[in-house]
Amino acid sequence: MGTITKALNLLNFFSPSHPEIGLTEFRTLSGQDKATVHRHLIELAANGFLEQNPVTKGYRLGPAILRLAAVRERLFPARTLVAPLVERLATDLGELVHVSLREGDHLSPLCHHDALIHGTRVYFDEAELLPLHATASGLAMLAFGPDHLLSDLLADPLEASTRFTITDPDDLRQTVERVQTEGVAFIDQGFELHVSSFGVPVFGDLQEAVGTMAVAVPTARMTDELKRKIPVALIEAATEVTEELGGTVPPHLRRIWLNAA
Amino acid sequence: MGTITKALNLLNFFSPSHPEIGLTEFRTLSGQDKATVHRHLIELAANGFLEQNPVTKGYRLGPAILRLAAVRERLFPARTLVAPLVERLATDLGELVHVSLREGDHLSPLCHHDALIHGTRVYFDEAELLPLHATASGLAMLAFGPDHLLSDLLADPLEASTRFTITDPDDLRQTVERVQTEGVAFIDQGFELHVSSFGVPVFGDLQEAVGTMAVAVPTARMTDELKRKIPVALIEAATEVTEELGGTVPPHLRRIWLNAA
DNA sequence: CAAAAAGGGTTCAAATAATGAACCAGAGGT
DNA sequence: ACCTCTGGTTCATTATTTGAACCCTTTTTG
Repeated sequence: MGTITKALNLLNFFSPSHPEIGLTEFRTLSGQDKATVHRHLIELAANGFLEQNPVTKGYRLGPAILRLAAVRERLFPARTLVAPLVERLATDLGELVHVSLREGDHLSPLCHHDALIHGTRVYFDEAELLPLHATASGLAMLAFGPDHLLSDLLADPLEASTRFTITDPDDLRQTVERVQTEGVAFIDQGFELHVSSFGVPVFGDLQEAVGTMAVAVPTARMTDELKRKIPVALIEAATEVTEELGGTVPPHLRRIWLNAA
Repeated sequence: MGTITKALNLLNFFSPSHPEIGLTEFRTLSGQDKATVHRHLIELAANGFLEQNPVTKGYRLGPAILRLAAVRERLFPARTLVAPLVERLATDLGELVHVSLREGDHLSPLCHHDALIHGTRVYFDEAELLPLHATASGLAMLAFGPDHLLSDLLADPLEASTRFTITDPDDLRQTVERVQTEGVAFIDQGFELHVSSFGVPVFGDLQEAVGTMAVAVPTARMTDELKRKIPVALIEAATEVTEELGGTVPPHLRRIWLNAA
């Protein structure tokens, strides 16, 4: 692992529930030497990616990130374009919907919306990276994204998030194949207990899935009716998202989706 | 300069007008060896800070930046809080208003708004870092920010953006002192030709300016009336911004500002 | 249409920059 | 007064970064 990766990984320890982190805590989180971590923090701060609270000496994410995010959004206004579609689907279904983009061998949430009409609801953290083998989104990405994802993933043992997570390589391979023929991924409590979800791919400029759209429902609330309604609505919405992103759904998947509707 | 800084600097070459950059172009922009740049790009991409266009082989900003920006915004929703105030002031004055945060020895735009009611208008690029000695915002930051900024800045020769940029160290020192006593910075065409601007500091948790608020006007349109109106309105708005950010205006500056109004 | 240029990407010895055990300093706490 | 927990620094050792030269493919051009 190179120096750059080590430093950038430090940024990933931040989350809404953990917005400020001190030197010692970084050391334990990252498992690296204090001096190393400190120098990395200093350098990240010098570049505006972090800033230090002068009182507590803790570090928090800095303004450079906002500046770059503005550039990215202007170039490729994914969030702005996609948010309304996510909101509409969430409202129609009354459930949590999210769109995520692939970031290496994980999925990175782009935006989400929860209709908030039910008492129980799914907790969703936009700061958390989603694993490919444990989520419906991930399966959709494995099925329709770059081919190397699956083989790369199987190079190391699969980590279990819950006792329902697929950890057997052959099992995963078969599941991905089924998603490829069915066009929609479904997982029951693979990532979080008591949460079931459906996922489908969304496509960019060409042929390859760049992200996913998914619906997550508390398992207790999942009915046969929802199991019929969600895939249909999801396919329709994902097609729109793909169009908004200037992409095209590959013909063979389009045919599968037409049959499903 | 450490490896991390070199890599992160690569990200700064992106701008709305320059959203995708190839390996060779990065090499000339950064002045570093091609192999070095390439390895840095690969590593940034592996962490989601960049992504590669598979067709053109060019690199663009990646989804990790959006994810982190979401965390930062949730922790410290500066943009969300400040945007309405910027918009109101811009509408009231009919001119371009922006709020920027300090990022090392530069200012990083947080948000801006242009009333767009005039034919001529100031071009403002949220992706561009603002120098401290050439902009009204920068002078406000030098005057009310951390003390070391000015001395650090004077360690190297001052770069001229236009023929009006202050480049003489003594001149700069005097100008900063004047800003400290007057409470408002004014610069005529110091950064862009035909643009004049006023700038004031905004404060965070303690005593020290964390950012600035500024109004930029095409020099041709600058009247005596505007020169009276803008500082008053700016002071009022910046006070509100400071409050929104949970900060306080230092007492001595508050007194200066009261006299000005 | 062949040749050359230009862009992306890779290699490996040489050198520079990252590393980490030990150390310093201040703030609470007992 | 002592311990301890925090952030921060030092410097010899080590390992990672570096860059000239190279390869391959695409595009330009005489």
